[in-house]
Amino acid sequence: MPSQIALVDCNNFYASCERVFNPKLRGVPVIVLSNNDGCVIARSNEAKALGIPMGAAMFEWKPLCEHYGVKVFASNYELYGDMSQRVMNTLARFVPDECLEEYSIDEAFMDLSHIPAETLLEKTRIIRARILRWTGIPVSIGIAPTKTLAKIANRFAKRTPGLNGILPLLDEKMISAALRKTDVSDVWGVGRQLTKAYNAKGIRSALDLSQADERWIKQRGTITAWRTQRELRGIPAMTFDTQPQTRKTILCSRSFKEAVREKTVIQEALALYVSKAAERLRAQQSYCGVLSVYLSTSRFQDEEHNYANACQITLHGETSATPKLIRAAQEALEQIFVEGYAYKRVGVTLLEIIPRDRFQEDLFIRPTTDDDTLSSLMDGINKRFGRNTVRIASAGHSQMLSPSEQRSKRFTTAWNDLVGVKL
DNA sequence: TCTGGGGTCCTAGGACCC
DNA sequence: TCTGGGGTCCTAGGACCC
Repeated sequence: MPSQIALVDCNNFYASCERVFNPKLRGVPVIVLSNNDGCVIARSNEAKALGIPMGAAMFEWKPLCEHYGVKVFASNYELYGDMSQRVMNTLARFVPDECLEEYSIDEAFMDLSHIPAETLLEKTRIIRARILRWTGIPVSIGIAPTKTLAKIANRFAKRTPGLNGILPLLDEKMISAALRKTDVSDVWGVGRQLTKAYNAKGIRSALDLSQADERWIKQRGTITAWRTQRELRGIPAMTFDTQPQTRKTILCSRSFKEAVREKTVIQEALALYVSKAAERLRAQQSYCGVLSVYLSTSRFQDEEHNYANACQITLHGETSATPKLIRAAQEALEQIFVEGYAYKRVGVTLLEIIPRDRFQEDLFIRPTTDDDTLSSLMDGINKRFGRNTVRIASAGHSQMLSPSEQRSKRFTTAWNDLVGVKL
């Protein structure tokens, strides 16, 4: 029996989250901005209709937004993360654990192969309605024999009004028709480079790609490209990962709102990012063995004033202790900081991550248990009393921490921001 | 003036070994 | 000293995704 993979995708997720707690936003254009309010990372349908593209630089679109009364929000990841969990928890009620893959903050794959074809549509309708009712988030569902085809089915489900957000794409005729109408650049796994190469070969639609010479695909490109082609032909070639994955790298970085020349400001920001990364590391019960810091000026600048560098440090024994990681990061920064540049960005990456339970105590390098315990204790306090109740002094008190005024409230994760109801 | 942040996977190529 | 092919391991960086 062919498999039936559903892709459940939240519509305009961040914009929809903003709407859940603010009904006035229904029917009006809403956009959500990236850090520093730099560019657009989510748009409601009304905003899309105004022609605002994904990733648009805000300064270019500000006049239009003002003219049409677009509601503009700074991103509120605490809210989005919590709403995401609610959606996933709702989905988890419908299928066994091994049939649910949380793919991203706003998408999940479900293996519905066990559901009889006759009841499939009805079942997915129930799922969709339940999510909307329990969380307020509208979703689209595409169902097909492979993940890549489910992605395509989802696109149509989302764009075609008559479908009510659901499209099963299971028989061959329908699949071909859908592939014919899909540009090759819109296929999952086909980015700009592959599009260029495919177009040069006369491959324009997803159907063209599925019918292209397999040997050519294999030999010119990567194994991933070949997998994509097989998936378009209805042959599953991607694994279904149901385990909540522990990260293999953890990265934290931000652009500065304005370029920075002083080393102390960069040190302070770096300490803050290391703290955040270390928190995530401990949350997934891991240690890391290597830390890397990078520093760069703006990419949008003439070469003469451009500088970017990174420095990697192998830690003396795996750790998850914030103070130890901050020390290593500052050491790395010393290596690459050059006086005289206007820096736009600094960041840290934790690598060589291993789970705590697989940690083998080294005979010569004793793990820094005490430091790790202290850091975990801080996590506990912060979880109970709110973020940043306690933090490392070097992480400073700079304005970089203060939430943007345009940010919505943390409706679901902060008592003070709970919505009141009049009876 | 202004243009995000956080990931994964794969490949090429160098170092090294037999 | 140099011959040549084959293998592994590691890392940097590209490509892609949301």
